[in-house]
Amino acid sequence: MVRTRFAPSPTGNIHIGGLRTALYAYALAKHNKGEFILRIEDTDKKREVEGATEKIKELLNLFGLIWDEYFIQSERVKSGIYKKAAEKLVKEGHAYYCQHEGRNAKKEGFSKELRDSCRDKNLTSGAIKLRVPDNEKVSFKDFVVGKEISWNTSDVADATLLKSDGFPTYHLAVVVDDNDMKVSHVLRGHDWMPSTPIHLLVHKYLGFKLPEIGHLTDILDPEGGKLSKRKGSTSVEGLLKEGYLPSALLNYVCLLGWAPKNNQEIFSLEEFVAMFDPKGFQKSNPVFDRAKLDWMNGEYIRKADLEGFIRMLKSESSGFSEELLKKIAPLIKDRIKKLSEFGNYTRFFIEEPTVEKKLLGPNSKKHLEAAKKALDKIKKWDLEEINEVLMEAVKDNGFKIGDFFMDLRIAVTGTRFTPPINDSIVILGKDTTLKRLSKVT
RNA sequence: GGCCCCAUCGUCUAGUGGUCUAGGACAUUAGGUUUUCAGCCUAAGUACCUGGGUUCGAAUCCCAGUGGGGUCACCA
Repeated sequence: MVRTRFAPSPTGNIHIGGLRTALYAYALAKHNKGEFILRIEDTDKKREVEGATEKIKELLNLFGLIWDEYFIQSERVKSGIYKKAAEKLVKEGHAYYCQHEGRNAKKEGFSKELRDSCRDKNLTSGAIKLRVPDNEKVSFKDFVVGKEISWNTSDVADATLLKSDGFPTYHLAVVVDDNDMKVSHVLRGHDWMPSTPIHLLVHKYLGFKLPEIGHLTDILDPEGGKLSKRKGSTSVEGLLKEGYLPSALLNYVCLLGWAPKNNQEIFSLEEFVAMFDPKGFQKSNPVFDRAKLDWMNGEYIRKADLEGFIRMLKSESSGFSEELLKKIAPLIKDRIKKLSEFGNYTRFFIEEPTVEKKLLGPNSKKHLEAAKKALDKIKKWDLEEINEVLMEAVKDNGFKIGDFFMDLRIAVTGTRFTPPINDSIVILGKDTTLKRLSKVT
């Protein structure tokens, strides 16, 4: 039985990389008809952020990454499961008590001469640290990287397993819990690679069966370096707010570090699960590319039906009546890439635009007078009539087609970027249109 | 700095010794769609990090260098 888990700590917003880890873990489980576990790793109460756990659950639900089992690590502490494991290690000589904090980092790097001074003191209280042996080889086969990775334990520092407050550190909790929850495949970020030898040793000393372990690539910022909150809005929530659709975002994230053999790019979560194959995992770090995300989001918007599109627009379109929205939606559905662009394209429908004269062309006066005259005589205000009458004006006056319509567009909307102008005028109505034209001429 | 990982167009990638004068997508550029922008259609340019091996033959295997990333807490 394939069982995977997503194990975030509730210390802030879910990151694009976190979403991807969850997605891959989910797909790995579900592709194999297995189970997906959500485990909240909240053993550091100092760093916990209020409401973060709820946010995580909300987002996973939104993306359709539904978990089969749910655990909160801190609630498991009182069962004594971690403490017992740590004490067992002490008793068997694989760990020791320690009463000071300290780092092992040195300019020259870690070496076994830097071993913790507590390790031979035989203390009986305090935190518990792993006693890493000297000059042994530890290794495992990474199922993402696809090869054996190994360390000499002389390069590995003693890590704290149980804190003096009785809470386990990640290194202990992850091993105990993965074993207890029968996790078959551990999928995590590449940043965990350096602490894997610790986990390998703890697994061995505790007599646990080692799960399959795989380390996902880090997602890189276009500027270089690991993607982080500091460098732009890469929290999932932030991206959603910017107007990316969950389906598009998830689809894009699939492709950051994984690809199918046939290079298919557009697919749903269900399709992804069906075709998922660990062989498609990438080994080198991908760069988070907004341009491609934008394109993909546009694809999903264009693919949506009109009703669905209108529903998506709900939060962007306050001030627009349902009726007006229904008329505008078809005009912008094919040209919008992010929902947040809605306002830029359509504000002029509900507000009088301020027209900057410098945007207008040199012949704008003639253009607009002619347009006004032509539109004024229309009886039946529909697209067909407007098209006909305006084209006539263009021909009769020998205007350049593009210049004429650009001036008309700017006079009526205040901007160069709008839905098709004649369609917009239909919606705007005769009175409003003429009024705006008069104001400019 | 020590340890670990990685290396195909600007970006995401296909490619697992010959079919590669290296394929697709995004982005870019040009043209078309007798009205902008977008969309759609067409076309173009752009890549196997470097140096050594192995082999009849290497983007594909090995080694070194270089470059990029990660990590070195009683945080996860």
